Formats: sequence, C-alpha cells, structure tokens
Amino acid sequence: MPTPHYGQPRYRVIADELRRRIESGAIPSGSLLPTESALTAEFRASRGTIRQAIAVLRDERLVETEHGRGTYANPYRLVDGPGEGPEVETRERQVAADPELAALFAVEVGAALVEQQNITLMNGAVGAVVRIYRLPQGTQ
Amino acid sequence: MPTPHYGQPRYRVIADELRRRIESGAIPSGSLLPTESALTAEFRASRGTIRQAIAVLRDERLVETEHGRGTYANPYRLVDGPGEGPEVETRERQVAADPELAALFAVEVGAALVEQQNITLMNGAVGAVVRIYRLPQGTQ
DNA sequence: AGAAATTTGTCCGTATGTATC
DNA sequence: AGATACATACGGACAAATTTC
Repeated sequence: MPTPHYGQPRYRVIADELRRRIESGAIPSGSLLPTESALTAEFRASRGTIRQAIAVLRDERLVETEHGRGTYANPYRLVDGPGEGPEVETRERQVAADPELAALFAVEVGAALVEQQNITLMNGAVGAVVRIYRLPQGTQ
Repeated sequence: MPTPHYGQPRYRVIADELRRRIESGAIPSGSLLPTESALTAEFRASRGTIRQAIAVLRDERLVETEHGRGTYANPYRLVDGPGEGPEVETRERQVAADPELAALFAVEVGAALVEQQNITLMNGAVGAVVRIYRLPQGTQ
C-alpha cells in the first residue's frame, strides 16, 4: 500500500486524537497511555509514526515519557499538596488573528497565529494567564 | 552493520558539530546548511539521523527549514540598529473576560480583567505579542 | 509554460541498545 | 534472568515544495 498523506500528516491526526482523549478524560490524568505497540495496532501506523505523534504531545507538555516505563497523560496537572509554590500549565494551539494582532503582525484578519498559553497557578487558584502570540513556523 | 550508540547518540554529536559551525561562522548566518544528502555523505549517517540532528537545532531556533528549499542558519538573529537592543512596548488596559478566561478565573463572562500587553520587536518587526491577564487589584 | 531535477516531508519495516520492572 | 518499553539507527519508498532547465 502506498503512503499518501494529503492534508494532515498521519502523526498529526493521531496526535489530535490522543489529545482529544486526554482532554476529554478518556485517558485519565496521570494514567499511562497505551503502549507504542498498542497504538501501532490500533492506528495501523508504524512505530516511528506513533512516536512522532507522542512527541507532539510531549512538546505540548501534555504527556511525559519515562524511559522503560511508559508515557503518562497530563503529568503537570496540579494536584498540589499543601504549601507548594506556583505551578504553570502550558498549552499551545493555533488561533485566528484578531484585528489588533493582524495589524501588529502585518497579516490578514483571521490568519493563523500560534498561541501559547501559560496558566500560572498559586495554591490551586489561577494567578495569571499569559498568552504569547507568534507567527507560525516558517512564515517569518 | 550493527548500530551501537554508546555514550552520546550520533544525532547529538552531529548536532553539536553543526552548531559549532554555525556559531563559529563556518556556516554564515542566513546561509543554507549543506543538504541532507550531503550531510549523509559527510557524516556517514542515515538520513533519519541527519534529520534528527537538524531537528535538535530547529528546536533551539538556531536553524529554520523550508520545504523544498533547505535549512537556513540563524534566521532569528537580531541585527540591531545603532546601539539598539531588542525593544519592548508595554501597554496595560482593562478588558472583559472571554468565556475561557472567565472559567479560569472563576468570574462571570464579561467581568473586568487587567490585560498587560508586551510587544517584543526584532529587527523592527513584531516578534511576539504577550498578553498577561490578571484579576483587578483587590478582587483576589 | 512545462518538464525534470533537487530538496525536504512523511511513512514504512527492521534491528539493536538501554532502562525499568 | 526475563519481559516489557523506550531510544537510536538504518534503508527504502513516495509526496510535496522549490528551483532549474
């Protein structure tokens, strides 16, 4: 079978699906993701592709992998014990440029921007939300 | 041929060497790196390993790759004007909480939040826009 | 304008090394 | 020691973007 990849590459499709499962709770926070070989079987993809999909989630800090053990979902979720310092939760996504951002970046309104959102938590409460906007890779 | 990787993995060794060449100027800023196939020949490594090495440098934002063209060295360097460093423009204002921010801060949609916006400039162009949201003083 | 060559992007299969349980 | 799982590396194939002729 050939390897067409029109549109989204497979590893992104798989990453999107896994992200959905984690965010929906289908894969509970703190639990292990299915193994690489299980995902290989389920998605009919090679190990390299599965690993690439997981790498995407790892970059987003949505999962964390431990050598010889497995890949955990949502390891940075706060379940703080008492007296812990501020924690940060990070997420990255693509958004459409609002008129002000469009003017700043000299792109059209609605153009794709990358938004990185950091949520600073203090004692379990949201202290501040930081949103960083950049042009997508390769467009600058 | 077996594939031992004692000590440093090969892709890291190659990444280190390429980083050295870029930082030493052996590969001038803004110029193209050797092609993947050229690096394959020079380092006697597979293309996957070369691409992994380049991915390391890409994560460091030391290089940028364009499909069908090549990989550029140091695309993000600042070329400051006379005596100027990177500049930041800051502004603070009050905004209404969008649904997501409202949920995060546990306030009603439309409630007042303080937004601090920092615009970082690189080469006179907008590099990133940072928006920090907090609850107004006295409400936390 | 169009075809060919070049270069990077994605995917596959496989093998071996290393860490953890 | 054995089983399991992640890390690294290889080689090959086809897709897609760019450049060159």
